[in-house]
Amino acid sequence: MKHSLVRQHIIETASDLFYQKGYNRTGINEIIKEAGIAKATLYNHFASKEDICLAYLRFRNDLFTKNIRTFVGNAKKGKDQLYALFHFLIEFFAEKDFNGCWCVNTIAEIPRENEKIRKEIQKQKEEFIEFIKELVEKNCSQNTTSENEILAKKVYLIYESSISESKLHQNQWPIATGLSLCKSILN
Amino acid sequence: MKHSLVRQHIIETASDLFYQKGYNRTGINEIIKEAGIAKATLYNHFASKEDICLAYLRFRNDLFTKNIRTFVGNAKKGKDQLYALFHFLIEFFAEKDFNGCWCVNTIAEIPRENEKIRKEIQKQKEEFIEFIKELVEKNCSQNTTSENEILAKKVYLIYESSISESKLHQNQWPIATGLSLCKSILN
DNA sequence: AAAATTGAACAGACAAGTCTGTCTTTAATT
DNA sequence: AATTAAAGACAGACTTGTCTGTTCAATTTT
Repeated sequence: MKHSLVRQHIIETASDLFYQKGYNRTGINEIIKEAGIAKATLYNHFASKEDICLAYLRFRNDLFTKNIRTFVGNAKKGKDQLYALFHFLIEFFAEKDFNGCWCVNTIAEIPRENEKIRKEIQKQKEEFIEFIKELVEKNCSQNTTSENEILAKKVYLIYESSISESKLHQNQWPIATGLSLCKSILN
Repeated sequence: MKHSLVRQHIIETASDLFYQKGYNRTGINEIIKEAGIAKATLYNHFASKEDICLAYLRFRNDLFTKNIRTFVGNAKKGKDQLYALFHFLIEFFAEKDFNGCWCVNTIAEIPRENEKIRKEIQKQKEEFIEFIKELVEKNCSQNTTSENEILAKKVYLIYESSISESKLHQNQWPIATGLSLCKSILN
């Protein structure tokens, strides 16, 4: 297998395990066993478990970003594009391996002083807010940039809550309620 | 030290550590060292680490429930009592050891199949929704019970988001935005 | 020929939980 | 009041097993 493919294979294997079991409860030995590679090979590609964690976060985020942009892009222009965020979430929730937000899960597991991982997570969330802001501007722009920013942050808060709470309660009512809440503020 | 006092001392010590460092990253040895007790003493009071985790969740929840009820009770009657939830959060956020919601943090750390802990967390959250519902009924009741229920869940979602996201971004903007969002739906 | 991968052994820290035997405090009995 | 008994707390060694990360000689791939 080509060098870069091995690397990608490790990332995808570790991503599944980290997302399903959590970061701390997934051991390096489990990753290499599942990936079918030697430990030395893994450490030839990554300097540490933490580096695999970063790759995991980026991999999931890239996939998520791609998918949600496509999904939202297929929705009717106008407020529906914002509502589509929640319809996307309903599909995500229905997947059998749904386990909430990887960022929130990971940040609960790492030491507070781990800036590297925390900064990565914060960056991803800021990008997501930026994406929502673009949707707001395109589909239901307010008077000022600042108002758009605030509205985007509100939608973001609702979205985050929907994903976290649907995981916690193991029920999709938080997504439906989130959508309803979102609709009520887009007037 | 009296039996029940030792038990309480263990719970409080473990609670601090679990909340600050996380459940998996806190070892039994650290708990006994910090509490200044013998390991056999700890296992004389608790059958397992998991049992200490349950006690931790209940301890934090009891304290939280007591404090937020007092705080909200001191607010002016009417919608202010709902807004007080967020003012309470601002004070909570300002504490130097603020680390988000213990339920959300813990649920990210335990195996999915751990029903005991998951059920406890779900129960706590349901009780919290019930509390918000009572506030809604008393202070800005809608036409029907069902509408009160829905409104309570919306406020709950906003609250949860505010606490989680203020931790993630290490900034209080999510609480301010959450309050603003809350105000906009209470009309 | 150079680079990558392999398995396996290894180090050393740390995990949860058990166990032995001693000390101290309190309460019941004589 | 003196003796005895029981309970709980004590230290800490110990078991069993996991963890991340390293090293190395042999083999395979490019």
